[in-house]
Amino acid sequence: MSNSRSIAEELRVLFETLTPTERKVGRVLLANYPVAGLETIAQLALRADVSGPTVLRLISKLGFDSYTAFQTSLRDELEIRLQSPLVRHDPAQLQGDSDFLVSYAARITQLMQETVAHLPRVEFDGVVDLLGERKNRIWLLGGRLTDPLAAYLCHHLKVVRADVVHLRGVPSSWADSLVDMGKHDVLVIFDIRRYWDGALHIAEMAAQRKVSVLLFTDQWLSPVSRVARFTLAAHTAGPSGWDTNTPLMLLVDAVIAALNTRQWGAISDRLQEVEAMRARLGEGSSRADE
Amino acid sequence: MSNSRSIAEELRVLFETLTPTERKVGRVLLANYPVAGLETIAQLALRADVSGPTVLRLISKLGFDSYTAFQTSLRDELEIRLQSPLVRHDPAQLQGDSDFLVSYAARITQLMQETVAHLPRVEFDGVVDLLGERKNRIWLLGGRLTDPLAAYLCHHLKVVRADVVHLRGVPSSWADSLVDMGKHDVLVIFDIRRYWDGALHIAEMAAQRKVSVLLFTDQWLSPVSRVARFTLAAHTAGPSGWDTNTPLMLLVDAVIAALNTRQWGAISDRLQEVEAMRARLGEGSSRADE
DNA sequence: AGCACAATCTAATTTTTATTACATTTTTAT
DNA sequence: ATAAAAATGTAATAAAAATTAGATTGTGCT
Repeated sequence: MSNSRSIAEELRVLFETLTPTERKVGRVLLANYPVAGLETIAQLALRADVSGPTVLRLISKLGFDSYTAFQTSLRDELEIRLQSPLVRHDPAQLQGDSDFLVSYAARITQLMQETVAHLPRVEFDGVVDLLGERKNRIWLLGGRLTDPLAAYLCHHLKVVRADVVHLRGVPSSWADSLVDMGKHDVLVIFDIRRYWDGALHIAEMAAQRKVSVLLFTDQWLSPVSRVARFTLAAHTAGPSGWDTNTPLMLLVDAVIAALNTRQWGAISDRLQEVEAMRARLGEGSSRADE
Repeated sequence: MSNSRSIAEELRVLFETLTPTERKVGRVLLANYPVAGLETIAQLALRADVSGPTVLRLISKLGFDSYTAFQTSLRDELEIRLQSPLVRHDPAQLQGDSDFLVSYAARITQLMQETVAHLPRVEFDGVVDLLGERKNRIWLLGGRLTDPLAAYLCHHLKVVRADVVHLRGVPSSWADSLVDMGKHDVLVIFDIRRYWDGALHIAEMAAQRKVSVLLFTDQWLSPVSRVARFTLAAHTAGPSGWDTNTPLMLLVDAVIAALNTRQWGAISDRLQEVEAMRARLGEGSSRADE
């Protein structure tokens, strides 16, 4: 396929050059775009009241070698469209916006909602369970951009529990840690595209030793998900847009909050009030941030 | 599939009763819903790294007699959804306060909106200007919990420009850097409560030397804001009294995005060089995620 | 009217896809 | 540790789909 125009646009341009029956197909396609194109040739032909070959000729005029290629293209298009209706994977659109921050926040909000809507509950609960279990030892591992998130999660976990280690530095040094791991260890991996081979290797080795692998990734799912016990996927942006890790951080934050709520159970309410009061009264205290 | 629940919901409900490999399929399906389900069994199986029959077993558990029936149902659902573009994910999905994750996300979303609503535009633009100015040198500094955010911003800035340094380790070692700073330096500080005296001292010393201090903080404003040239405040009071840094990350992300869109032309060359170098440095050893 | 040409369909063929039966592996419980 | 049960994959098979070839219909032109 030549350019970046949508198939629908392409079809509209081509429309006047089409034969009468081909137009019938075109109309059906545009009227129920893109769903109609995802049906079989026979179904589409029936809808348009034409024969299969006619459909095929139209597809071929659109520049596709096969109906399959056409459908693949449609699906790709659809995927992008469903991901971010606000911003059409076009950074320039944000630029012209009078209020960059507002539209940016709106977009992230949307991504966050998508993230939450797509996340299976058992996955989330499973992660919280595993991280909350005292008997387990926790190991954290992040990629270049996600290591800060691993560090962030590490800090918070350390508040709640013992046996939390953030793996840093060169991969080779992790081997020592790895050999000692067993079924009471939990390896938390952050891996977003482009995915990191090293993470997969380590995850595979860990999984072989019955280590529970938890994965934080993007909606395209790192290959690590194949060996992971639980996977939390965040929607991080459209394919050609600028990625954001904020939805991923939402997940991290939510896990932390869930852990806190669970662990502190009854006293959390009281703690809340105390916290709120302290904030309202203002504070003269010092020390590092928390 | 007798009832009116969406297939995605159905799948989420069923999730915990699924076998491990079936869950893999479920994850892929939910992460790329509904497009993944419109592919062939073989394609879907490949994505999820399982066999065809496993996909089929899942579909059957969902109550479909055949894969074709499943796809038809998906398409019908999609058609309805596309007709009313405003209702993107059925609201029912987002309702139900019983669900921790959903209500948590809702709270954070609100905090983000508050954050954006309260943030003066000139502050935001000022930060972007300063960070985008090539002549300036950038120094980053974070607190215990916010250092990951500093690291995150640092990574992204390095993609866009030179002269970016993340100050790590013990405060005393920063003195060397500090004495060299002048009016062409920008010191980015992350400080949320409880505020850190060290940050204030450094900020004061820097300000005296005409260094531009940029502050990322919470809505109660770190004392650093008194000497800061620009302050970006995020609303961070999370549910259950536990703070969340997600809105802060939103700001960081927004700044990065603004920088990227603003000077896209200039960046792209640099980006290519960086990419090329990274590739040359070998893919086996380096952490590749991005 | 009748020829040429385009448009379209029918039906056969090929290719792909879904489905089934069964073997193998993994897990669980004793 | 061992057997039973569950889960999963392999490979053969059946079904359905896409694609092609050629026949048929319709249209415009002299």
